[in-house]
Amino acid sequence: MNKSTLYKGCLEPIVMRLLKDNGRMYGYQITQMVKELTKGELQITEGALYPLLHKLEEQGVVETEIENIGNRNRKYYTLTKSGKKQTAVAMDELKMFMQSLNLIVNPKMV
Amino acid sequence: MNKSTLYKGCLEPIVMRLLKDNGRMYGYQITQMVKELTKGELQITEGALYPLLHKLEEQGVVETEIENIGNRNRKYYTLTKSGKKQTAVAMDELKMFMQSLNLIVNPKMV
DNA sequence: ACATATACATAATCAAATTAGGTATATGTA
DNA sequence: TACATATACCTAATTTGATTATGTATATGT
Repeated sequence: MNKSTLYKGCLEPIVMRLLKDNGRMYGYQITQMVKELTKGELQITEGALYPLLHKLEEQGVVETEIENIGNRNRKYYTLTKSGKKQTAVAMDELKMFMQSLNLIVNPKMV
Repeated sequence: MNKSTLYKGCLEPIVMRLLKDNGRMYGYQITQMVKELTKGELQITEGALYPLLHKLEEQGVVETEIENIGNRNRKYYTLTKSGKKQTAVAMDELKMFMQSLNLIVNPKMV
């Protein structure tokens, strides 16, 4: 079993959380920030991230603007108003999940 | 997004953890204990659990014995020696993953 | 008598990843 | 100059790990 299989289903709330904290981010930046924050422990693959971002855009969770920086394009993602509300819900769910995991893995501590 | 999609990939270490703590368990008991421990938050489905247990048996992580209790069969699962080692590794990985999630969701607390 | 709980199982389907490939520019270095 | 690495986007095929639905059968509570 490799490390990365664990986060299946968590990538979406992770991305939403980062967008909430940082306001405006582009894809590559998200991959780097996750790597940094987790000291290299979590590495999100581009094959997972980009399709997810596109889905979130389709669903109206995020909106995008493309910016040209040094002759290269960056696609910036921002949470929409509705996306912010959905993020709050997703965060509650993620935290509940993390608490549940804790109850199982560390049954002594309450 | 529903709650349960979050634990994709975590079910295996969860089951291994429970077997480590409780020594000998049968499938139905595992579903009930997860429900109890998490106050109903995490409910593992039988469609996920039984195939997983069969896979773990095939891989030599667990071994089984069937017991007849009140005219009904229970299939008890126990970690093998090798399974215990693998569980220790899986626990380390799960804990790292949980810490990583925490670093993202609660970036202020270290 | 009927619903609910216990106890196992599998098949079809869906969702969310991985893996592997592609394009293109910028930068550091041998 | 050539080459590796970093930046920055993307998609297609495949795999994995769930859900949903269904089936079998016994026990227990109302």
